[in-house]
Amino acid sequence: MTQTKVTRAERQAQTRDRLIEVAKEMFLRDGYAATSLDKVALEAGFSKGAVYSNFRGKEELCLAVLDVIHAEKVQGVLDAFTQDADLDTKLKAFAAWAHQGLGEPRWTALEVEFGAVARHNEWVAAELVKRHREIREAIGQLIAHVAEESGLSTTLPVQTAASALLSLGVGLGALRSLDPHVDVDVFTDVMRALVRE
Amino acid sequence: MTQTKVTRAERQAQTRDRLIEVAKEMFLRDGYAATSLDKVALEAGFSKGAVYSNFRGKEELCLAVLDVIHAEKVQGVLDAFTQDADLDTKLKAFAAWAHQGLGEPRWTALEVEFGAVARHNEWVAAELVKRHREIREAIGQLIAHVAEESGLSTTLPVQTAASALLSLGVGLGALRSLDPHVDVDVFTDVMRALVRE
DNA sequence: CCGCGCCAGATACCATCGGTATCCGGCGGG
DNA sequence: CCCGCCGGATACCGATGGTATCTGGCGCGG
Repeated sequence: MTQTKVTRAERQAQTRDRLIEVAKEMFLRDGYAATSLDKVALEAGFSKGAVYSNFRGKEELCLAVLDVIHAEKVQGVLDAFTQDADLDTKLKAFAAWAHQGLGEPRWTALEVEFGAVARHNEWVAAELVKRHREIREAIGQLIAHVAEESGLSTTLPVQTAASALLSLGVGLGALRSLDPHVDVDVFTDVMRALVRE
Repeated sequence: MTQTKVTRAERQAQTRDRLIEVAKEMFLRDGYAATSLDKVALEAGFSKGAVYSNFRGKEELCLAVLDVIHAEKVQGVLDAFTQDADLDTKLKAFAAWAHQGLGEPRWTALEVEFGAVARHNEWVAAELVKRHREIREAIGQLIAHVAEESGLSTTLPVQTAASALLSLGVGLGALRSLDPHVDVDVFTDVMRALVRE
């Protein structure tokens, strides 16, 4: 039996992962403020002490959750654009992905709500900014790569276009989380307008 | 002496206005969650009872604050575009206004933070959505008016363009409230890209 | 002109939350 | 084998939004 042959560090890593998993679900479903650490810990089968033993506080837990989410999002975009196909197919794949991602836009809602929290903690703000810059950088590189591959050019500098798309996605998601009636296609419409020519 | 010649309703209206004024300042400065009703009431020279006597709760107070802010924003845009001048002058005036408005983007931060709160209260969500639709409608009409006046056409349907600009403004403000290093000009750049031709 | 009802605002209290301090029990190195 | 160390549990605190209850002065009717 190799069953209980887990070291203490491994047990803690499992606890940490489980907490992140549960917290991710609850943060996305109910929002940051409405999710209490007590409920997260209880739902994960632990007590609040476990949370504070694995994270410095609620904010660090949310940062860990955001890291998981960001990784998923990046993977989604890469899946859409990595396939060998013409630009239109890729754009369609991306549009489908965006539909799903922005169609259930709890992610951006969490992102901006946590952004408000970060304004009161220098360290958290710095961590968030670091992540946003990485994302923006990745978007910029992707745009450049796709544009070069397709022989098109953007009407705006790549970095500007990346900022625009990220802002648009965040804003659109935030508004749509309140009013699902807002049209999702706005996003791809603007994308096309930016890569015209 | 016509001094204390104020009826009770007038007194209450004054109290209400003063609470809104103070709450607006504190909400914009510290955010929604970080601003307690106790502090607002105390700063305004009242007790928490006065707040609950004038508003159903924190959310209704914030809605009243947002109404004031929205009125100011609409006035700002109108001031930029109402003047008799050529399109470029108007766009420059608007860009200057946007620089100031997005340069100190606490407003959008409050807007999205409160949006997260609204997700847990059907009535608040409906009220917010109502206001957002009015704003989007106003933006659409303004775009149509300016476009017609200048003999230009938008590359996207007016309503779509309005959605795009509102989302972009909100998202850009939210990101900039965390990272002021993000370039403000993205907004006007996209505007120009949309009205090209 | 006066007295009483009513309502804006004050006060007291509660539940919940994030965070801290302290404690417990089992894993693992010596 | 045993004791120290640490992951996690428990108890507690201050702050906050909200509710229930009270009160004192304005203002209407007699």
